[in-house]
Amino acid sequence: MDDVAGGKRKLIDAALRLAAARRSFAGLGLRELAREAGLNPNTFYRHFRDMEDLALTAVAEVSNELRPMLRAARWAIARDYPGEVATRACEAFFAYAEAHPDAFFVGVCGSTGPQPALRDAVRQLLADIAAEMAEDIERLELCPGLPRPVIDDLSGYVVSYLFHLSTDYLEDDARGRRQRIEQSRQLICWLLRGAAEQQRAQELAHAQPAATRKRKAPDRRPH
Amino acid sequence: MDDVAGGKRKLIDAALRLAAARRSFAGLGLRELAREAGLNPNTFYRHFRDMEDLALTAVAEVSNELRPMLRAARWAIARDYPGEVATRACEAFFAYAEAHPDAFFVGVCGSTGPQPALRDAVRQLLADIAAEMAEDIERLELCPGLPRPVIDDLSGYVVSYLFHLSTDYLEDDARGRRQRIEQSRQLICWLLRGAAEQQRAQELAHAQPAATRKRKAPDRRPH
DNA sequence: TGTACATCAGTGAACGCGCGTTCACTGATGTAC
DNA sequence: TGTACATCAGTGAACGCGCGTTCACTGATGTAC
Repeated sequence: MDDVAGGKRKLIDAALRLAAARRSFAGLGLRELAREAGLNPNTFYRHFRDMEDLALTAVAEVSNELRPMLRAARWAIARDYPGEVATRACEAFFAYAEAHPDAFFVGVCGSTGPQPALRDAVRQLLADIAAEMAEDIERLELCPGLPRPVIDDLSGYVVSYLFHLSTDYLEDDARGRRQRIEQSRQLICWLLRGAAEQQRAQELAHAQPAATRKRKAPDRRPH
Repeated sequence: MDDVAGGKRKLIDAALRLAAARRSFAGLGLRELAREAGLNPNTFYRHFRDMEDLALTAVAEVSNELRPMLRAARWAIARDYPGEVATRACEAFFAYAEAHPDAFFVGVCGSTGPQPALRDAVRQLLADIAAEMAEDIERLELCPGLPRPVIDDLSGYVVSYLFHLSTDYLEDDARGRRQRIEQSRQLICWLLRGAAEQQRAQELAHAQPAATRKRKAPDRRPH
């Protein structure tokens, strides 16, 4: 997040600062941004085509930093504190959010904001994080007995929850933050138990009766 | 949602339409809004102090319609289809979203948008829905054996998830929508199983050994 | 039943302002020979 | 080592435009007597 020079860096940082403070990348003005960055309005055009261009650049920077960090954290925790991976990985995630609050506000707001390209970029980032989480869960054998599709769903739920929680987390005081982490831990715990138990029940239902039953995500659509 | 007259109604509807289409209540201009509503820009001031005033009015309208609808749906489903309450209540929620897509886009975007008052109003709405859901779950005895605080947490998770999912749902085609509902059903199912099993395990741990153990939300903070 | 007045939604012109974008320019740094 | 040129980040003035807000006004509806 620091290998670009001078004005470009200033513009990105100023944009994150302003957009995070007002919870919207949308209403960000070019002149206002230049003012915050201490540059001439036209300098913007030296580095970016338009605001969307800048936003996508910022998301890419975060993606390139956050994803490897999360993967590394998972493997390190699994090595040093097996059995606490879920909780400690949550903490690592929130710690990163605490270190880059502006980026997180912009990301969460951008995921529902007016620029389609930014929305898609943020969603893709979440999807990537979830996919890598599932990959790690499988490789590290954190959920033995659960098939990959189930792990994919689990990861999706958790990432979505943590992401949307992150702004509330950042707005909270120390006490509130501890509660948010505890709630995240509880959610993950319930999901894991629930998924595991359902898996066990399904396998039992498959094994016991000789009668044929549909396999895998039985699509018992409600009506 | 229709007991206000003439221009005011037109302005609210036009605002929802514009804000939903662009996924942002933020950049909504007064003149642009008046144009969409087919009114003179100044007519706005006859009905609202500013944009935030209008936004809060719209949220209040939705709140007054959505919450009673959800409660009524729960009781009707519990009477007619006990055992399918979770799934069918989700469907009722999404059906309402389908009937008022503009309001939902505005709500989801507003929950992370730049107007603090709107953010708070949307959060309060979600908190109210979750509280009423917990109330109904308890009264209808849908989760026998789970203590109220656990039901509160469960309701919070579910409402948050469904709310954030609603915009994806609205953007999807019929097939995708069915998947979203199925995923919601699965999430709720896992959470219920997980919470129930953990509750059982905790009660067992309390009953068996004579040793003293802390009661209720053991605050075993991770570190 | 008729008259006088108040209330209220909506109008149209006018204001000053900040915006995005363009243009031609500067001055520093790198590069070819 | 020196010269000429290209590249590139940053500047400052100027443009036309749509914006929020104000003012004085209209015309319909309700109400007191």
